[in-house]
Amino acid sequence: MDEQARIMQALGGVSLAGHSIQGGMALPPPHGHDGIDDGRKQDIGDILHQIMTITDQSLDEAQAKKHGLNCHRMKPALFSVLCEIKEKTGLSIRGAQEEDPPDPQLMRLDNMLLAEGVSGPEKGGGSAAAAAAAAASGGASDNSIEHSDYRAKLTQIRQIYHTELEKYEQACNEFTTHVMNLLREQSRTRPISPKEIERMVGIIHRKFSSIQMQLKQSTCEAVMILRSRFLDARRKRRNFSKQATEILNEYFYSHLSNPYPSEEAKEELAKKCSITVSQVEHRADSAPQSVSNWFGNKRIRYKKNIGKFQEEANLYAAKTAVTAAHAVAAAVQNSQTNSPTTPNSGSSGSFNLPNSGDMFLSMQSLNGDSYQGAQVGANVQSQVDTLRHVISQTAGYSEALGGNTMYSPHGLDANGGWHDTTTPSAVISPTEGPGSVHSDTSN
DNA sequence: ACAAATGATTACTT
DNA sequence: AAGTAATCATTTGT
Repeated sequence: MDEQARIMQALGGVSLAGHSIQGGMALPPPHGHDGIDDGRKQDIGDILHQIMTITDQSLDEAQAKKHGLNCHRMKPALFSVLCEIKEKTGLSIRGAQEEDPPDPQLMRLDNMLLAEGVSGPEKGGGSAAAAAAAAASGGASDNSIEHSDYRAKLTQIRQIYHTELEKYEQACNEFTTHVMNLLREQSRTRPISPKEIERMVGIIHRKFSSIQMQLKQSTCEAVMILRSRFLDARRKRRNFSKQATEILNEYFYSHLSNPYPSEEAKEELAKKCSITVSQVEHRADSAPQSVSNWFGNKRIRYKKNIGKFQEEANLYAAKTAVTAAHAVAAAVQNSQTNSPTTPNSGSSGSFNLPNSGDMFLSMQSLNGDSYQGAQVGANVQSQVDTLRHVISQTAGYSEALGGNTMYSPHGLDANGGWHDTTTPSAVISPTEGPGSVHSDTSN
């Protein structure tokens, strides 16, 4: 703590410069009055001399002399003279002071420390806090490992900050009382107004708060560094769990004609995924964001190389085919009830795609049954996608329905469902053909 | 160790 | 503002 020592010294200097007995306000030469006899003059001169040299002497000596002076018969007179002089000069001293501009820099630092939870209320201790955090985040063990690492470091910083701050506070108080004692002591020899003491205390506090500011600043820096590093760490991606990708893929392939989940749908998907998974990040909005990323990536990658995703598409189509079939069947049987079986059945269906009508027709013809009600149709739309896909694999149906045209489930693009793949069917159709048919779709 | 897969980010477009 | 396309950085599978 060199700094501290330095400041102390500086303060000492201030106090001496401003108030010491040998300062500028020492008694003016007592020429003014001629009526005073020489003996007295001599006396006063002697006293002054003693006062002047008091600081040059050892403490004991000084103490003795001070005592002597205090008991001197001239003391009250001298004191009153000092008071008088002081009163005259007092105004000029008082002029340049008492402004308290709330340092914007300091305020900024304070705000930040508060925001980062460094200077705020202590939230439990170390591991307990981490445990609480883990529990609060719903058992998301994955990310709270990193998170608790961050928190641990933050607590460390906070601890250091607080201990240092306390140290400074203590030192400040100690020094203040010391100075005040000194002043009180001196007030027996010279007049010291309460205002002055106040001012002195103010000066001391200001000096110390500037030290505190340094502390705050470096703490802020540390937090910032920690923060940036944490952010970097957060950049590390963690793969979604199997379940999550299942859910997302299911949605994707059952909405192949329009794989653009609405915000609500995204949130729902995010919820579904993030519940099972602990993947979601800590930011509240990151889960839907991740879903958006996923769909963005999926779309582009699917489009880019549909061939690679065939198998997957088949898989998921087959997977949902059963439920879809059931749903359709249900829908057919009681045309009024809409089945909320599928995840997509969010409120905002909004498939106004021009091609969906076509699909409808094919579905109807396929099923052989007829059902009315656009309502049902809307709800079943997703299954239509799925079924269509399934159908496309069944050679018989495929042909029956017009084969190639139907075959590109991706052929939705032809209608502009979602962007056009350049020569979609040309590449895909002949490649695999109905050769590999997943027999799951037997019905 | 390598390449493929994959989630996130960025720049640009609409 | 949301999407696409390219790219980055990491994870995963071999």
